[in-house]
Amino acid sequence: MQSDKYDKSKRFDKLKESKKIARKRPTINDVAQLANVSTATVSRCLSKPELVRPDVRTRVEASVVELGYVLDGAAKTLKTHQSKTIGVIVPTLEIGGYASAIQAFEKTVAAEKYTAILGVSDFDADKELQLAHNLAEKGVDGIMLIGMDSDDRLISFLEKVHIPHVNSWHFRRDSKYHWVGFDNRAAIQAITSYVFQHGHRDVVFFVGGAEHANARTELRRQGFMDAISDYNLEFSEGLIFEVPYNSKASQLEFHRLWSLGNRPTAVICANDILAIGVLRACKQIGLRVPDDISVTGFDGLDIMADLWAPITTMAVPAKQIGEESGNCLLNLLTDKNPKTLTELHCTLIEGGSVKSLI
Amino acid sequence: MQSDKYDKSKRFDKLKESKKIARKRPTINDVAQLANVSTATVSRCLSKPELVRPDVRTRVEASVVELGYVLDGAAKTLKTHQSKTIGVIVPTLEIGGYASAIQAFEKTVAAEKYTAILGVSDFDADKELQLAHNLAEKGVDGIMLIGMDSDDRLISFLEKVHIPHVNSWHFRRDSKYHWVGFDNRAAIQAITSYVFQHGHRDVVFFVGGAEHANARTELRRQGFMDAISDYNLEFSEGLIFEVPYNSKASQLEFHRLWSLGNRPTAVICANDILAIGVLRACKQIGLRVPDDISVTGFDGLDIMADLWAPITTMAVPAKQIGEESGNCLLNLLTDKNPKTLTELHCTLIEGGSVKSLI
DNA sequence: AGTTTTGATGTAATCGATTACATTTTTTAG
DNA sequence: CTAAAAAATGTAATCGATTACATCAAAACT
Repeated sequence: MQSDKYDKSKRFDKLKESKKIARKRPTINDVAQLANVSTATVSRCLSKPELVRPDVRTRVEASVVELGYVLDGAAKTLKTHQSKTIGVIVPTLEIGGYASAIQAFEKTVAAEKYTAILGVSDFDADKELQLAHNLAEKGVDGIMLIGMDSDDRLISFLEKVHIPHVNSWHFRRDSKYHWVGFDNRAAIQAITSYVFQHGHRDVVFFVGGAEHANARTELRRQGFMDAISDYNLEFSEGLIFEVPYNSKASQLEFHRLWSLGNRPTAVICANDILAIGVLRACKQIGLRVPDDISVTGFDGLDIMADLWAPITTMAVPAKQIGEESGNCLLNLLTDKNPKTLTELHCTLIEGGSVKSLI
Repeated sequence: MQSDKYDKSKRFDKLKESKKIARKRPTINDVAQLANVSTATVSRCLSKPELVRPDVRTRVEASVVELGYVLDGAAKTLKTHQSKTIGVIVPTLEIGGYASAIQAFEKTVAAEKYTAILGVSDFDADKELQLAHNLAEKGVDGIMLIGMDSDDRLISFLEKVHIPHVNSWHFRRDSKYHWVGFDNRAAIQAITSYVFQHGHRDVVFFVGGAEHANARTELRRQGFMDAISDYNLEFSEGLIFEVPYNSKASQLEFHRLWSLGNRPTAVICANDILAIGVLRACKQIGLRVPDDISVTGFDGLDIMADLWAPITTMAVPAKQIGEESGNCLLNLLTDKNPKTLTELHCTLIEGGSVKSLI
């Protein structure tokens, strides 16, 4: 094996030199030397202090402080194959619910000394895949996926590299993977039924997605149709309006619809942002809510109660999702076997924006 | 140096064994073997592909795909002392502006292949310090601090371990560190003056903080006082109400104030959340806005225009802060010398919630 | 053809921790 | 007081990349 064709002497000289010159952060060796113990003892002081004699421990700790020693996580990770790090992939932080979920997630895993690494996918499946690859290189111990029904490529990649993951926000019943969330379809069905119960029959459905349609959008459409068929009403594609996820877009869409003579008695929106846009259009047109038209949202933003017409909406358990996803992943990481499906529930918040026609 | 007191043979046996058993991810060695090149060549293919002959490169790339090789970032970081990772410390994600700033920041640094590591400090200086220590261990190349006027301990820690950082949101003029943000004091002064210009003289100031007062809160108080003295009005501590950062708290506070017979003509709020709470209280009391009382917010939430009384507010350049902080840090990391202070500006958004008394 | 230059590839030390096992020290038991 | 057991500490291989330098190959000059 050993080959003699290289002359190593020169390199050594150079290396020694640079060692003298470069100002580096102190290493475990420096601490060991100062405290007059071996590196093993220092390492133990840091990770399993109960294994080292109190007086030695004190000496080591003093050296750590004196040198301002900070452990090199890269070296530790390399040796232990554990980074104490969890990746979070989210479509956007601009959706308040996602931000809340992440915050709750971070808090949950931080309690077990895990750090969150953030990736924003912008609803782009390719970017999402790339983020996952990046996170894998960073050595994350697990990954949390929020609010997207992820690409199969992504899931199979995670399987291949053995990174445990949790899907969150909504869920799929028929999956072998771990999900934490609510039943999107049922929740939309519920709020739609609520509108029907109030006697509305001429309703339209605004759903975000146009640009980045995904399974979630699809589930929402289905929830709407479920309610329609529950009430034996007639469904037509024309009742569904796909709108980009922002209030301006839904505002314009409602104007367009209204100007074409489409005059529903109620507008059901698949999220609060769209509802806000509709509300703006109503104000401009001069429609009173709910007297002239009923409007519902979905997400449960606090703010919905403070609009010029308080809007009935469905509160999504964002914080819970974050916590439960965190717990689920923590269990996965300690080989406990968490439930495959953690179902959480939405709550209808009546704002009074649905007029009773009966 | 070499000591003979250890018998190494047993250990080797054990190690070889475990190697056979353990299912590991493929390493650069495996790729090298399969492609029939040295590890050096594989490494070059991955980081400087132009240095390797196309045919070899193709062979290596094929091996990478075949084995499903994922580079071990920990090993790379250990050797290169670069993690391509940036820490972000934020008090909370529940404040929409912070989330926007982080998102913009992430996008900016991601373009240069940096990944963001998130830490939520909950307005707690100790937790913040601990987060910084954690991030240092993780080996972040830089740190972005949002929305807090950070502890001196934090800053000196970062100096000691040589981690470049950017402070953001508001700024301090007299600092040798890097700041990206707006002039908090001046912005509050501006919106307060706006209210005075409309003839109001009997105003109160709601400022968030009570629980976690910091320099930022202090600057806002000062901005308010600046405007007062500009208009030669008389200042009293009783004009300032410190309220926890949530709408419920400010709602209650306004009720309390009103019931005590304090009847200002305008309420200036240091953030939109507080303004929303005040608005709720007004509605409950039966006060019309702005006819009976004027209210202003601060932050520029889109939603302020859709409340039952559209609120005048000051838009904060959150996205810009994220982008510019990102650029600043990127420059810092490449030894370019960015400006110490990047001043951004707020924009007054007139919602009509300030009645003209003249 | 021989020499120099340029380009591509290989060798193996190195980064800074952890940890199995060896060794030494201390405690406990007899 | 000694032997055995338990506790504390030390040694040095190891994790998986990178990269300085050496070497070899091919192209560009004389």
